Amino acid sequence: MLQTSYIRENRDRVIERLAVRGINAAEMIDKVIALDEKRRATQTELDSTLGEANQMAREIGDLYKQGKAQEANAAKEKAGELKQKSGALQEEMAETQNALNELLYHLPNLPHESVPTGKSDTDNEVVSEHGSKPDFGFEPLPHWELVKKYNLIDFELGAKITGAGFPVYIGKGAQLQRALINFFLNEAREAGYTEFIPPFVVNAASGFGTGQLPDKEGQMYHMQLDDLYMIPTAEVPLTNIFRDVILNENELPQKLTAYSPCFRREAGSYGKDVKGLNRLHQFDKVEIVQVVDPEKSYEVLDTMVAHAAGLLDKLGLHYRVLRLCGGDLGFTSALTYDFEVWSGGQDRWLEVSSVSNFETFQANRLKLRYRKGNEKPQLAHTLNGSALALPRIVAALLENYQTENGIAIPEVLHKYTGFESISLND
RNA sequence: GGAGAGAUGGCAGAGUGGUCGAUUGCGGUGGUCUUGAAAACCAUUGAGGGUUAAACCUCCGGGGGUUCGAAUCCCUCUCUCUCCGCCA
Repeated sequence: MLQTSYIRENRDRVIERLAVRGINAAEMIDKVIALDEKRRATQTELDSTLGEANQMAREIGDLYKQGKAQEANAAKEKAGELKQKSGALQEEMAETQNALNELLYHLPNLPHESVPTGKSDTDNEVVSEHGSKPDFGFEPLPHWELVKKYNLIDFELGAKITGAGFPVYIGKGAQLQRALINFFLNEAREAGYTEFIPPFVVNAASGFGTGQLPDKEGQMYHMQLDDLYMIPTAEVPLTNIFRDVILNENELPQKLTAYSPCFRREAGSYGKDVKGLNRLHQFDKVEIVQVVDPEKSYEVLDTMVAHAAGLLDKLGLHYRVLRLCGGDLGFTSALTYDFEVWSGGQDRWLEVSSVSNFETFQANRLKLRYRKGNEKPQLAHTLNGSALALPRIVAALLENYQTENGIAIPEVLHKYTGFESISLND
């Protein structure tokens, strides 16, 4: 959530930045400023009315003590009037505040200076490309055929048990999954992140804190009986650890990591992109999160990008890094780098990681602050990234490491899998 | 699921209608003393809004109510603890 004080003082810049997302926000911003002004004026009036009422109440107390009941009763009448007035003002305040919040909740974060203007993913900027496309010397299979051939994942079985998008991992397919999770977690730990196992279900306040609510309500599974949401990413419980927290300067940076299954309704998705592991309702992911000093957040973003890149390097995958354009940038993000791996069996790029700096956008909703020396607490910056999301990594590994009668496992995973290849004889 | 108790400032813990934003202790910060440190002593120490600065306003788990006035009374929700039942 953007800060009203910032909007008030930087009207033109806010409008100009939001234009990078393709949003013409001038009208909305002016409305915000007007409502904010009204809110503050009402607040001032309410404050002085309450002040008078408090004063009056004290005087009545004194009068009673002095035994002047008659005068006290007269004063009570006037106090009643003040009460009525403050009640009306309070109502007006609440209305104004609600109207203001409604607007603020739907304003996305301001894109960073380096974010390219653009409408869709075709306008994203390719920052770098690493490795090269595999040369098979035969016709490579897409992963959904490989997993069938080697009995690694059963999509139909998952559909029977639950529904489409809930695959069942079997044998070496399941082991590979677990190996990747351990590999990613260990790498994160070595990079200084503390491992957590958070709840995989969160309340509405947490969904709101990281910005999934109210903007993306329809994308989360909602358990109505208990009013809880299944997490779409570990970012939600991890970042909400810091909701309503004031950290000391020396407690920064906070570096956390967690594995979690992720649940997404993916309402509105269809077509060939959803085939196999490309898009699922339940998938596994290791997430890294940092809470940092605002002055260092872009430096930190670079280190997180380097971390994700290092994982892909070690897995020997061909990948590229993209800087998302304004139109493709997530609601809460100021700057996002996406990682895409090459899928040799599908002949296309697959997104496997997204690393973002949210600046104060989440912190403002979370009331996540830190204190520098004796200064007033100020909002911290939050960042997070996938390191990494499993299904598309698995898809790329299977496809790119396939041979005519088996699949090789990258060496770095051997100690985690306990096997070095997958073949028909397994 | 049943019965009961509780939720107060970083922590512990007073406070049952009238200067209570809140006694006190611990912790933190600054100072005195000391060669230095400890101890002792003194001062200071929640958040948000507001103001040039003050004044002033809001917040004692969340929400609502009673009252001129509520941390204190009432209703409700959430959470914690104890006992019983059930169960991994």
